Amino acid sequence: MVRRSAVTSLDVAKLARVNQSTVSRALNGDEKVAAKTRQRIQDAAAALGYTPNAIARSLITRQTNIIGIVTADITIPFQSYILEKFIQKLQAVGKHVLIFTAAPDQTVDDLLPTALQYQVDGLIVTSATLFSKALYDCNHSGVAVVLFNRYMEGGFVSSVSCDNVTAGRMVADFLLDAGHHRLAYLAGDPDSSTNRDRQQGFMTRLWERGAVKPVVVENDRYTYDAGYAAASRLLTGGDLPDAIFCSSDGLALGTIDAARELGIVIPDELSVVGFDDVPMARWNAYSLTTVRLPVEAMIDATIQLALDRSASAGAPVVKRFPGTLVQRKSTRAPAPAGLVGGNTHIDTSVGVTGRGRKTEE
Amino acid sequence: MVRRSAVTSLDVAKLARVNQSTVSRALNGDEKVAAKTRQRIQDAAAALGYTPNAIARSLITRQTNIIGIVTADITIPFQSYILEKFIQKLQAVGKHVLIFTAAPDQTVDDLLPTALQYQVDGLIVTSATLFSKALYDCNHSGVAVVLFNRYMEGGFVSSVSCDNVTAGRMVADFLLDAGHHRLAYLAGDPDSSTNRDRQQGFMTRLWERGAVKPVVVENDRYTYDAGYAAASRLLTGGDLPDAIFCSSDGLALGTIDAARELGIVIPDELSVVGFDDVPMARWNAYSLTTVRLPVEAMIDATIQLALDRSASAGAPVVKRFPGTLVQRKSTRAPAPAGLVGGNTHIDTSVGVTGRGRKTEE
DNA sequence: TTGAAAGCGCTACCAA
DNA sequence: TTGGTAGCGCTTTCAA
Repeated sequence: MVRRSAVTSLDVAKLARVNQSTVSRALNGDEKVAAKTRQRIQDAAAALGYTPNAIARSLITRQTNIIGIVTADITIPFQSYILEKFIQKLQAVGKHVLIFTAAPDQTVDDLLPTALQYQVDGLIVTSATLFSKALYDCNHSGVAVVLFNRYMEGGFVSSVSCDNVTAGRMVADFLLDAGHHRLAYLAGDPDSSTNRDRQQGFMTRLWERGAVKPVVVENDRYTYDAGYAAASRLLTGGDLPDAIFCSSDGLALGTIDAARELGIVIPDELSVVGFDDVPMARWNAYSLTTVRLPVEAMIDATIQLALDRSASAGAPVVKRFPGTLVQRKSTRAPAPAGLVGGNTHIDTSVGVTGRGRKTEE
Repeated sequence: MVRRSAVTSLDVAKLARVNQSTVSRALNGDEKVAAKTRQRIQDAAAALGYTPNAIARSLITRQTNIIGIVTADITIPFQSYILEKFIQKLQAVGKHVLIFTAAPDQTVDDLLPTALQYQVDGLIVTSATLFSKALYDCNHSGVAVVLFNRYMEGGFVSSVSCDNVTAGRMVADFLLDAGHHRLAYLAGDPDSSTNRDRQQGFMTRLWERGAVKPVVVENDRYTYDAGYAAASRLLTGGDLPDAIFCSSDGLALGTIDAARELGIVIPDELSVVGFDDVPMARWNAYSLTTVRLPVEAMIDATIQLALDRSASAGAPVVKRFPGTLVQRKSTRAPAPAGLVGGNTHIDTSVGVTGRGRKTEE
């Protein structure tokens, strides 16, 4: 049994010689409390070292000010990048974050019941394979669930994601325009909508343009280690590709290191494209060409949906944002003709100079 | 007002035709509930989609099963690395993590009151400048507070940290033994015990061995960007160092990229040493020589202290673990004589091959 | 083995 | 402007 602050609002009330309900009013900024009464109460609270009990408050207000975030492996660069932003932005609006990560043998479904027990005001899911029970439970309990960077078939759950199909097509065009012929796709989690859509867009566009069918490297994780391992296998095989499109930046960074380890020069002998534009993609050692997600906008939209309780009452909202190809030095320069479409951005900045992360949005 | 699961234990009780208290007993595995009564209750609960309210439970059990983690910038590689491990290990023992991050203009003191309001069972602080009010508040409320990777003067608060002074001395010996003469120290947050101790150990040992006093680069953050910026300044000055000891891996990675950007070859012209041994330190692009913290052991110890309520009742516990120098390719090889002390480890592994992060512990 | 009732600390309503 | 009181959903006595 945890021994806890014996100081309650009743103690404060006694010391200030008022009713307990008045203490509550005074400390919550109720206008109708006389200035000198409020002062007496505040003094008493300070004297006793009173800390309001948010748990008790939540029970009656039916609002915990807690947002649950269900995430996968935080080892994945993109996940920790995202998580940090979520926490900061949520705190800025007075919300707190209760984190749930899936252990290797767990799915989101296993975590949801616990999250719901804590009466979270909203639930943001940044990792999801296909699931359906979640929908039921959450609809049932009236919690606003929002999927981030993935979506569910049928649109039964609100989601905010990137238009991965179009982005995949963009990458295909970019690589073909740069004169690549022997392409490879390094897959991520096959159960994720992100992987599926990026792959589909990429493959479809290649097919449309009559390119040789690329090698698809199966893989089930988005980590650096997975990328390193997969690329090591691919690049020691017989027929070497001259460009690899990786379904995440983490995979791409691992791919670059594996390639260099094998003496392959990037981008002269091999172009590598990632996806997400995590901060590390910009680091000089990699200078990764990648698809940038409008992360700020996506996170803002997600938070808004999660906080808007009517979202759960009304129909689910599905939002989709476009990605942008950010061209750096891990890829061969495109053909001079300028055939590449409009949604491309050449990043000439080198490293950073000021404090904090540079925002290139 | 969030509309929430109208289903309470009372609803279940009605449907199962028992008293509400019996529902509580049955669902909490009380032995004295008749098997068939329990079954009826479980059926009713399932039929209604009942989810226990952890908030209400906490109010009476005085235990939330929530551990608060107060952290700094998760952008810092070490912080996200640590955070992930904390979450996983805490979840494994049935605890959940409520996260608090300090905004740029906030200190730990600003976050503590909120954390305490949520009646966390324990509080782990992974970011801390000097503070004292925290001590008072936490002692007062009986919450077990544990500082991770830092400590407080006077030992008034429990802490788990690394013996940074000794580690700093180790690095000094290592660099001198490798034949370096023009040394630099890249500082981190001047208010942190980590920076102070690492610097002190390093400087003291250099002085003891009669080395030239190193350049100290002032700096107040542990990020890659800060390292890049600081190193860019340092390395464009007149008198170039031939070795830099960075107070964190994040700083070291930025330093390496800045140096290479200036055409400086590592380690031939410049040795770089980091601190923490985050996963990225092992990445081929950097292959950073660094001081490894016994992270697993430190985290386990921290969790144990945080969960052990008696820790707050009794005297604070201060634990300190030794670091290990992991030698990779960002530093010139040491002199053949083998003058380096025993706590050194040469990491010859290249990249990784299996799934998941390789554990080199 | 189960029921009845108290009460965790707070907010919110209705009177005064 | 303040006091009195009900009650959020649950656990935990004490009786039966």
